[in-house]
Order: sequence, then C-alpha cells, then structure tokens
Amino acid sequence: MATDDLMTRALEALGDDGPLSVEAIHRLADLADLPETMTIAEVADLLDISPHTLRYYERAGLVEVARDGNGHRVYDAEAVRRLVFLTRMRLSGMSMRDLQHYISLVDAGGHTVPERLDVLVEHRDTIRRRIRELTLSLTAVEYKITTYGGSTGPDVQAFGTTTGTDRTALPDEPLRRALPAE
Amino acid sequence: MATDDLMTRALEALGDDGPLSVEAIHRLADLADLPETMTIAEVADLLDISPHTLRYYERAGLVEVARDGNGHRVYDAEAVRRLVFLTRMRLSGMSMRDLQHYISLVDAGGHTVPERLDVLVEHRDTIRRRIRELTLSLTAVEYKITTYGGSTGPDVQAFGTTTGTDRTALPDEPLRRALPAE
DNA sequence: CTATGCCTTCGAGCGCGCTCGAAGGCAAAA
DNA sequence: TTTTGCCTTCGAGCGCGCTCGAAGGCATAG
Repeated sequence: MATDDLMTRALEALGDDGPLSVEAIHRLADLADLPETMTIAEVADLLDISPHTLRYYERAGLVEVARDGNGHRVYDAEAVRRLVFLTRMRLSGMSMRDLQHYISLVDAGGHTVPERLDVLVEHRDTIRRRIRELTLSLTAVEYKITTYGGSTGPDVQAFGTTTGTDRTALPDEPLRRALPAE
Repeated sequence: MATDDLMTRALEALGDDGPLSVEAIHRLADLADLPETMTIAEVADLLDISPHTLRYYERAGLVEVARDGNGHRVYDAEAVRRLVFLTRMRLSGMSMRDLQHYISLVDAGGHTVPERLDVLVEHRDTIRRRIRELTLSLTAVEYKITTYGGSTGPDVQAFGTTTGTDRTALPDEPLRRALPAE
C-alpha cells in the first residue's frame, strides 16, 4: 500500500482479482476464535497489512499494544478486534482523522455512545453515497464498453468505423438512464 | 478537492448531502447542447472542479486547449467532452497514470481501440470490486449501528448497559451474512 | 487614469497514508 | 562464536492529486 487517494489505495488493497481480499475477509470473519495473544507478524498477516502500518496505527493513537520481555509487541484479543474494526473502516473509506476521533470517543467511556452513533451513521451515509456514485460510473463505463464493441475479443475490429471522432466522451443516454429518480 | 486518497477526495467531492453532486451530474448529462467554446471558468463550473485543476490536467497531457488573442484558454466542445470523460473516470477511481495511458491510446489512433477496451474492462471490474467491498462495509456498519441502538435519537441512553466491553470490533455474524457466495 | 477582475505561467507546497532505512537488541540455529 | 532472523525506535521520504501564491498581462468599469 503506497499511493495516494484513499480510493486509489483502497482499490489497490483489493488486489487484482478479488481472491486475495476474499481470503483476507474470510480470515477476518473468524473473530470468535482469536488466540489470546499474537505477534505483530501474525496480526499483519491476519489483517493483510504490513507490520509498518500496524506500528503506524499505534503511533497514531488508534490502539495500545503491550510489550513482552524483549520489548516486542504483544497483541491481545481486544487489540486485534479493534484493529479488525479499524482496518474495515479504513477500507470503507473512513479517514485516519475520523478514526482517531472515534477511538477517542471509545476511550472516553460509555457516555459517548450517542456521539459514536452519529459518527457511524454519517459514515454509513458516506458509504451509501459512494456506492451510488460508483454504480453510476459503472453504468457509464459498461455502456461505453458495449458501444465500443461489446466484446474485448477479436471481433473488435468491426468498430473501427465508429472511431472517427475519438470517442473520449461517454454518451449521455446511459447517464440519463443511470440517474436515479432522486 | 485537496486531500489524499482518491477515495477520500472522491468522497469529499460528493459534498455533504449529495445535492451538489446531483446538480453537477445533471449538468454533465447535457452533453448534447454544449456551446462551441467555453472559458476556463465556465468549464470549471460545469465540471465542478477548480480552474487550477483544469490547468493541471492540461499540464498532465490529458487534454489540449487552444488560446485566444489574450493567451486565454478556449475550450472547444471536443475538449469539454474529453474533460467530462476524464472527470467521470477520476470520480470513479481511475488514477491519473491510467488516464494518461488511456489518452495516449486515444491520441495514437483507431488501431488502439482493442487496447482501450481492455483498459475500460479492467476499470469496470475494479469498480465492481469496489462496490462489492463497500456493500460489505455498509452491511457491517449498519449492523453495528443497530446493535448500538438502532436509533441516533434520545433513547440511545438505553444502551449504556451494552457498552461495558468497548465495542470497537464489529460482530462477525453480519460479515458472514454479507459474504457473497463467491 | 486607476482600479477591478479574470486570466496567464511557473514552481513550490500540502495533506494523507503509508513506507522505508538506519542502527541496534535479543534469541535460536549452525 | 558467529550468523540469521525478526523485532525495536526514530525520523525521513514518497506518491498522488491537487492547491496555492507570486508576478504579471489585458480589458472593461468608474
């Protein structure tokens, strides 16, 4: 992970085909049977992020981690569960800043539950908006693909005719279709 | 627009409620009746991006723009259509690098159509993966919200009881439910 | 004649989220 | 005993996509 926009990185984090992330999610799904303690390498592997990133999250105040006799990090189940949460939220587009805010609420005690809910609800709405946006884009791109030829295969040549004016703009019909009633 | 991750910025680009972006999209939908030429301010307004960003895209080689007698940019309909396309692709998460590649293919001529299709198809799949990811996250966040209390309203206090162990981790059942068969 | 306002180019700076390298500690293996 | 390997801290650096400011040009308004 090393680029820029959350989006870009989030997209990259998905890997190239999906299988990688599916594996990671399956591993994440087993929150019930976590070992009592884990090393940084084990947690990194579990969450599919680098040890560097784990240390970074700790520095950022998102999680506290104990040390053993050698000064090595020892992640207990609570820390791991929190990191699972943090990783999920990062993947869904929540910023480090917002996560820091949220965690500060959690650490402040039960009376911050309403405010935590506000944060979650707002983030939920953000995710919904983003999904709508992407769905719109998807429709447009799909339309453009079918307009270009409908297949990536060898019969694409047949469409050289339609390529006179260079077709960088997406046609507007699909967008019109894709626009929700709202 | 000024942050980092594509995602973050993309999310921000949506504004706080959606109305702004909806307006922008409506404006974008009218590709048919574009004026013959536009100024940088008009294009910026149309696309809901800053003149700075438009100049940046030009510097990046994504579009060529003529000048008038005063050296001011004059965007013709083709340039605007291309910028509409570019903006849409940016919003859907395509990187500047990939857009530069795509545009180089467009400018190389009609024989690159198959390769352009490959790019589009790959991007389509990326969008699909991202939507799946976000849908998963959405389910998890929604579950967490209902677990916390189901409403953000005043009756939230009733849930102070469940907050003993700090609830940073998302429960695994919703993720299990959300995991697609694939 | 100034002033306002929008435009130009150029290069530097920013914010985010990592990502990396240096310098060193401890422990089990050879 | 040396080597291998994984860990530690700390601070710097990177890649991306803007974003901004300085310094100046031209034109219309007052």
